[in-house]
Amino acid sequence: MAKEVTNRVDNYAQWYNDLVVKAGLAESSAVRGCMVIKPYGYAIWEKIQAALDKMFKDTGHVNAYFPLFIPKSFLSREAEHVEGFAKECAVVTHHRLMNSPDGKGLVVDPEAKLEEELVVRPTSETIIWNTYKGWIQSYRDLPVLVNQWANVVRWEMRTRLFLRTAEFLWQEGHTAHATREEAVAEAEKMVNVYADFAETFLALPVLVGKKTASERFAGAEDTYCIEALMQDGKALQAGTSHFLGQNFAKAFDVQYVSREGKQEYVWATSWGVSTRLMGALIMAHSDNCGLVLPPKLAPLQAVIVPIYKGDHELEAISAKANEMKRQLEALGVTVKYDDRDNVRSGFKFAEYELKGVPVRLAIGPRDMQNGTVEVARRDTLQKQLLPQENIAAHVTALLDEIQANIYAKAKAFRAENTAEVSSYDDFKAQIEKGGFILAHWDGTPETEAKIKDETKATIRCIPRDGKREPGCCMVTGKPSAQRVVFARAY
RNA sequence: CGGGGUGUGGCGCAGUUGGUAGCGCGCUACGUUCGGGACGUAGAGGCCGCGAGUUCGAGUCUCGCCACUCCGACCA
Repeated sequence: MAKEVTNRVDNYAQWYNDLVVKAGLAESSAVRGCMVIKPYGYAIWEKIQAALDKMFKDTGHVNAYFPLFIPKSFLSREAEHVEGFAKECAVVTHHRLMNSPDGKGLVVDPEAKLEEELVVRPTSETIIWNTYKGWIQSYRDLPVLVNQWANVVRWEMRTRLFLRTAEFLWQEGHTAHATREEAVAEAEKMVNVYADFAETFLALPVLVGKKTASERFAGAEDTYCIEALMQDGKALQAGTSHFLGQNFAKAFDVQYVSREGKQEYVWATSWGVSTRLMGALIMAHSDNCGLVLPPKLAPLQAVIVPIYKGDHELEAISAKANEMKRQLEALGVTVKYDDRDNVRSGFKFAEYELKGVPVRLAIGPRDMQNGTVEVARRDTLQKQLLPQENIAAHVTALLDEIQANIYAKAKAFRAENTAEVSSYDDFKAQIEKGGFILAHWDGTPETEAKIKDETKATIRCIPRDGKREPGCCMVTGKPSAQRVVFARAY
């Protein structure tokens, strides 16, 4: 039943977009490139937020909030940073409108021009480091471990629901440390948090690694990332963590007095994941029937559907269903009893499959007679008749099993779609099949650019866990210390 | 920003050589149904994306614009 998505979809992007809309997650808005996240989509995002937020707190971080607007001059303080973001900034130039002189609508009041334009944050390093200058004087003030949940705007030319929108929701952590070692450790710690989150909650296996210089965050010394593989064979960068060195500390003159009484520049990190994770979730697990949500992030983990004719039957079934609902809730399962009478059970089945609800329980007259309940799992679409006793315990176990199975399935898919190649010809053939390719690269941006040019493949990361196996660059034949991961990416 | 597609009740679509708008789903009411997207009967619901133009007359023809979507370039 649940065929691989790629087996039946000619145009994966179109399929993805339709699914996002049909499942009620999001839709495009009247504003170019922007997205409306609908209640069901937002409910999933809230689950993601809650899980991440707890992980941040558990690693010593606190939340704060910084302004949406950044004075233009701030952005230009760090040279690489401004170069990376200048092309995609929305800029506020005026603070007032007036009635149009020709009587038609409103125009910008030329008298209300701002002395300094304000950039709508594409990321908050600059405004935050300008603020940190006032917070940090002594080594006793360090480390600063702050996260913010916010929206940012990047004026992209081409947008896709969740994967790339002009405005998106994310969290961005910005930390300040006394030493290089501590900051590097923080950046590594947070990429590990992301990897842990992706695997545990999203059921998404990820590669952890470092970006090459050309893929690095603008202003970073090192960018760590998690990379996931989608069902169409394309890679998706699901989160990044940056070691920023002293670049921003120097740009915003953030120094502290060390234990030894010396003035030192602070060391920085920043790290973020966005609503793009929603895209990853959808593209990694969905099948022909719709979404497949990992139980840990499903706003609704189980649904009970009655099958009945007439009020008398419904009454008895409802009593039993509500009892099951209470038992499930007592075990911490989010469950809904759907006794709507304007749609039939078959319709409900299809609807909850589209929405990715992990477990469905159906009770009809036969079950009432036999003391059974039909249990259907979304990941495999298998159905099973089980006794009503102990059903709650069974469901909680099943939810765990589904979570594990979705992960295992995604991991198997990744394994099937990861290849090692040695020659550039093999690489060119392999890249057409999609998936990750492990190959040797000479470490130069020139070779990297040539490969991208000729094959549209980019180096997703230099894998952290890759074996140290020396070889020769597939393009130039120069020596290489380890294989790097290539793919076509979103 | 280039190239394609689409834009008509809430949703999905049809609409012929130009003649004053229709179908399916959904919605409302009543009835019959109910173990995988039910059926009957009766209703309600339209600035035909926006703006000009041609014409006695435009959903239909012409020009311009806009939006969404797909494919490129840019990027998370």
